[in-house]
Amino acid sequence: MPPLSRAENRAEQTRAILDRARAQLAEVGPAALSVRQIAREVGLVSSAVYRYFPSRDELLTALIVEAYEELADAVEEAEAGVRRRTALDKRFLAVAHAIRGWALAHPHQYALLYGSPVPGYVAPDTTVNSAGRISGAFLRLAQESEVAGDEHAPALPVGTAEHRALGGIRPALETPVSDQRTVRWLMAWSTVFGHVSLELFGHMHRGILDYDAHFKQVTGQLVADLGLRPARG
Amino acid sequence: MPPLSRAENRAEQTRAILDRARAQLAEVGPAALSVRQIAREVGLVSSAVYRYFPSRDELLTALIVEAYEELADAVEEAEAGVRRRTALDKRFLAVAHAIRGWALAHPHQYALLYGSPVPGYVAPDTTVNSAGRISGAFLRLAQESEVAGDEHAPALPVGTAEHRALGGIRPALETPVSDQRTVRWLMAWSTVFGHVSLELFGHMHRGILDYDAHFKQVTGQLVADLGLRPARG
DNA sequence: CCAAAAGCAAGAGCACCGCTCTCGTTTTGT
DNA sequence: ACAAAACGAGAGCGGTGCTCTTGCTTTTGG
Repeated sequence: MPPLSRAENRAEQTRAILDRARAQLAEVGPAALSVRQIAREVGLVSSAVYRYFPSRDELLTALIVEAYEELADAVEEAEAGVRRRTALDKRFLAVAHAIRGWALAHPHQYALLYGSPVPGYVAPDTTVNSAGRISGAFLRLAQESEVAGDEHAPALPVGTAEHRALGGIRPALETPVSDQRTVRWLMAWSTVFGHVSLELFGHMHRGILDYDAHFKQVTGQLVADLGLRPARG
Repeated sequence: MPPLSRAENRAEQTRAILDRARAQLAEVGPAALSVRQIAREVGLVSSAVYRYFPSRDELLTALIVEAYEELADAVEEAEAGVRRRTALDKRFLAVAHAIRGWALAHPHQYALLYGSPVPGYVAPDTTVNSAGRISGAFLRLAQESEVAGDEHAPALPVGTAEHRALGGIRPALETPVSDQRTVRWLMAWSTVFGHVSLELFGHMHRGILDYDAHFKQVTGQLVADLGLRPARG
């Protein structure tokens, strides 16, 4: 076979490093991820890795972006699987369970995304976009629920302070959503991720005996509170 | 002054190490906490520290316990500050805002408790007790709300699976609480910690423009959903 | 009371880490 | 054809957690 061109080799090495890094992340977690160990596994000396990633943090950032994309893929795929002619309640449940399912299947990656931020790390713009795909799934459903005229559970009036606080959300909406409904959806967002984090990080230990059942109950309640109707009206 | 007895010296050194460790934790976070650096600051050689804490993880565990106690103190103090003749809604708000306030004031400690678990770390029983004080505050309010007969927002029926899943909660209750109310309170718990974690770990960046206002709105909505009445009936 | 035991601090040392720099070699673009 | 750029290897720096040995001091038991 012909020798690899420099560009090909670079692409392949980069991928190999990322593959091993992802595997190591899944095994030992982000804190124990070692550039030297990755170099060994990929057949390089440690300093050579720095030709591809300028620092351990940059490598971790790449893994964070990857993880966001994976989670976003899982979420969108789950929603797409039930999209056509499916009511919003089922789509919301699909999204929520996709998030939890992915988190349980990839605990270290989830912790990397939603656990304590890595010390020296500040989110680059690339991760912001990826992260937007997750919240985007919620926002899309919220908008559709608004146009469908779903009647969510009674919500407190929204004062001017909170109205202003929500100012960062509105630009992301193509269809306007009432402040009250926005608050309810943000709460659902917090509840889902709060539940998953508390479960995954061990804070429900000895309290909840059946995580699956309880999450089902919680998401069901969220569907009710959001006023997502099972049939289409 | 008389020379310190061995026991006195040991207690003092242990405290000095913990003090410096806590300070370092607050400054650089748990991942960058260094036994050698602590030893330097406390005027010891690194190996001497191991006479007091057998490993870095044990030292971190001690800090976790301390942090739990601190948070629990803050929560109970906040609740006690408004306890007498105060309605449940204000007490719940006091608890929720105490949690968030403490988290904002001690972000690294909060991350240590509710962020990604430290890799090699498994919670010893001592931390379980401390953690129980936090959830205990919620459970106490839930019980009082039950005996007060508060009417929470409509809740889905609880099937046998979820009833069994809640089996770990009931033993911790002195006064029985209905399954539906228990679910609502667990959801409030997830929402509060979910919100704080999402806020603190940067996931609301560019979305929510005023965290204080939004948290106020969310906790107010939780009060309503839990049916906590402002006046006493 | 005094020797044995136990506790303590220090230092050297091991294996690892992230990262930098230099030095030949190979590929690239002109 | 040749200079420039990219690359891999190796040595090395300063740091880490942790262990072990060596002396010294305090406590303890006969």
